[in-house]
Amino acid sequence: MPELPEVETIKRDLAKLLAGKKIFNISTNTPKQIRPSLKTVKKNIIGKKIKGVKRRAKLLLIFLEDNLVLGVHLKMTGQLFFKKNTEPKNKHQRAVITLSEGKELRFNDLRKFGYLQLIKGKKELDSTLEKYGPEPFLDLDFVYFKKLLTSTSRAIKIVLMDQSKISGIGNIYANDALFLARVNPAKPANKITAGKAKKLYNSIHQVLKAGIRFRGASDQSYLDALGQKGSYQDHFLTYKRAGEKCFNCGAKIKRIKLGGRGTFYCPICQK
DNA sequence: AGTCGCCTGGTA
DNA sequence: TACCAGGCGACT
Repeated sequence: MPELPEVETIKRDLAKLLAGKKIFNISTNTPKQIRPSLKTVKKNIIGKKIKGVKRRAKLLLIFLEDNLVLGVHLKMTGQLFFKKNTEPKNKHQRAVITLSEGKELRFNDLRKFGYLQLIKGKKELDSTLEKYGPEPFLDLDFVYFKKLLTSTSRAIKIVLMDQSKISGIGNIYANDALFLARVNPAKPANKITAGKAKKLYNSIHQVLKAGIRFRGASDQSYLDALGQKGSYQDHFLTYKRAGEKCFNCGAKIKRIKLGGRGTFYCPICQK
């Protein structure tokens, strides 16, 4: 599911909901999704208090006492729900962390691509996060962005979605940012002019901000920590709009494949 | 740089 | 029946 705006929405909610809660237990029916193992995670986190919640790229980071961090990656269909232990469980529930005050943190994941990962200590945290490129709202500056584009002939959309180059952009927001900037998704990154690069840089921030404002895109399985839908799906510019009219020129939005992913763009506006 | 695998389910 | 799906790591 989730790209930067969706994970950010969950993070902001969980930061409030989880602060100060104590972990009583963790259980799973899909041990493959618990790293390094259920046994190790259990041994380390039971009895620990939750200190805070952060996000790096599309990875959620739940900070515990004793320099422990529980990383959660939702991949395509993961959900993280904060619920009362009396509420009915989801059909695709994969793991549960029971908390103080009769609360639970529930990890649902239809396709089982996501995972929970125990990270011990600062060194391990650093090595876990070192693969990620700059954050759009923190340290992604235009000088870096411009240089990144001139450094490769890969299709610009592939570059935008490369987490080692820029963090947090996935398929939905890549498509929409490219539309806003009027850049063709298949265009080699190093063929993009400085002016267009600036436009694209601004568009990335614009679509991610919109995503956060609408609390994410609930197109398929994404729901926030309380099980509520976001509404960015009502504001898609190109994503999933193949055959529909371009909001700028009225031409038909086209769908192609790029890097194996569905790619949507206006063939008239995006050159 | 491009393709495949991981999984399950919805839809044409 | 075939193809599609907010991701990403391991392969060529």
